[in-house]
Amino acid sequence: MPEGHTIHRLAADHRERFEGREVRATSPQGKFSDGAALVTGRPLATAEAHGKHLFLGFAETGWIHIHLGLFGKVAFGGAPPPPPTDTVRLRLANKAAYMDLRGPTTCALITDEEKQAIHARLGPDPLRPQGEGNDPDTAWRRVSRSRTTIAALLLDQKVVAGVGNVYRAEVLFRHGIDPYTPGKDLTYTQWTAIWADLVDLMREGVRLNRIDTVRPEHTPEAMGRPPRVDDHGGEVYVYRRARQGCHICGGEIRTADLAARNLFWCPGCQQAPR
DNA sequence: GCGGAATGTAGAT
DNA sequence: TCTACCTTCCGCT
Repeated sequence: MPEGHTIHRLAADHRERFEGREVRATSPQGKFSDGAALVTGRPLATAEAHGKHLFLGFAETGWIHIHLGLFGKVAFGGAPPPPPTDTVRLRLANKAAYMDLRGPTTCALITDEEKQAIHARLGPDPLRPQGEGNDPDTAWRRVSRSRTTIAALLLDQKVVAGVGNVYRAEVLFRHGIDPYTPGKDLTYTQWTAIWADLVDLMREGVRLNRIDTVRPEHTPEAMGRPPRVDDHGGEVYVYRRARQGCHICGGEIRTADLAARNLFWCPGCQQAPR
């Protein structure tokens, strides 16, 4: 489930298990053998996230830059670790815990300068400390000048870092905004409300390690419907609910391709600006 | 066992 | 706009 909340959660999970303690690093799958050899035996200095990028810091050695892409997964476990399967790109282990990384788009050792370059090309992240350019106004400068649809802008990591296909669909539903609205037609009030909502939703996502977007008054219990959890693990309004009824208006949820991703929305609840 | 799809991105065209 | 890439899981034969 790799949207930004997952990566920030992973950074915290790495700090908790490995920070300040020496790790053994291996690459059973083989594509990161050289990098693993350089960090093994060193302590993890820190771990941080920006959007969907994870950075594991090792003093003197640099950073392991990890991007899970669409398929990547991280699994943690206690000692002793089981024999790794041959798809494990990176295993970190100490006396108490281990971590297995599979299927990432990126797992590479980078320098501090290379890390700075990645930060520079990413937009503000609702999960990073606010201020110093990490704020809704930085994103608004791009959004408010763009003829691109708000649905595409929300997935553009240069505009906002960390939002993925689920948060995009859900935040637009929660604000009643038609996904095809051009960025320049949004009001500043709408944008700051979207940002504030992303901060809340994604923080809750880090805490629970899943995406829940349904307000208390709209849960199945509150609406007198049978309880239900969506198959990606959380409770949502529109994501992957095409051709099902909208929780609020009962109309059909629609789906379409937008910038090669699946878009979901409720035409009844989400209106274009007048 | 095979084919398709999946919460993503970079690079070529 | 397209294609390639990384892995797992589910539904269909």
